[in-house]
Amino acid sequence: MKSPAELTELFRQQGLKITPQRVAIFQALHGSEVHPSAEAVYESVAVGMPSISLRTVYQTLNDLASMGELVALDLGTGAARFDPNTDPHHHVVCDRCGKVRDIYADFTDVRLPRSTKGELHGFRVSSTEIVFRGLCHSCQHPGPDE
Amino acid sequence: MKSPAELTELFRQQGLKITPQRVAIFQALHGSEVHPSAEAVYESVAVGMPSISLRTVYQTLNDLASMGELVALDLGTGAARFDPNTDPHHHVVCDRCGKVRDIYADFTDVRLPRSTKGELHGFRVSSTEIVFRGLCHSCQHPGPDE
DNA sequence: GATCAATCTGCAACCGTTGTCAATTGGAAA
DNA sequence: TTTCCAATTGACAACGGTTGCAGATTGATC
Repeated sequence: MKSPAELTELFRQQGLKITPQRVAIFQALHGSEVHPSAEAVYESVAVGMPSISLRTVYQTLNDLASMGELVALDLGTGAARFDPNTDPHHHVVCDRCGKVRDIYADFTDVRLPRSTKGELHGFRVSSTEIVFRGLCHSCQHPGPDE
Repeated sequence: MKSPAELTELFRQQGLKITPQRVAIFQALHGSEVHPSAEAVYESVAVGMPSISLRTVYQTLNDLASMGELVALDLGTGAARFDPNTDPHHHVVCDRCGKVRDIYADFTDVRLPRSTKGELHGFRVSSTEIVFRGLCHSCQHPGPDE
């Protein structure tokens, strides 16, 4: 994902206002390896800006997503996850704690059965998502108090 | 998915009661090619049993899912979809109308990048889902009034 | 048929998310 | 730098999908 400064410039170019709330959200997302929910972004930003509204966080995340600077993921973990990594890739999700990690899989060799003859039931497919599910390292080896 | 009679027997074996509501739901699901939401199952069953509660439909679908007779899918279409097909397979989803079709893809050749060395960031993976997204046939060729 | 736990219905509550709208504010223009 | 206005914000209500609850009902066993 672009740096806070680049995102600021991008917003400016689109005629959008540069508000402290937006800048704080850009900073919170920058370099994030986790795939935070809106709530998680909110909590992180609210540390330094307690007055910010969750609504504003949703708004900004949606803005970024529709600009293609962020990918909104529904991984079945309850809340949507926002992925700052816009390169094509896939995900592993922990069934227990919901942790998400990026996976770069070579998808070119997935074979569809003969019967589909290269088309998918008349669908024109524009994207493919692979989700691996299982247990993350810490959920495989729970501590004594879990 | 098993026939209504088989499901009935299965419920009986588990000590669960055979109620008309459950039987009606079994029948509604039997041989279903679509991937209905709970609401859709409810509407279909309610035709012949107007007094049935949506709550009961959810309950029975969840029961079937936890018995492994049904797969609950979250395909990002708003409501959960219930798939009577429990064979391992994948899905195409229409981005516009939410239609879902089964896909049998040979997944054995998906290659993970060298860096992962056969493991996925310490995750023990127990399942893999592929979701193809795009437009179904009728959404590619919309009629004049759509 | 009587009994009783399992089940059903209806409704309230829940969660994540979005609509609404008055109040506030960034930033272009003067 | 002040003015102005549309964009944005924050608070709160509402939404859709799903589940918890409680009291009424009903299958299964005897």
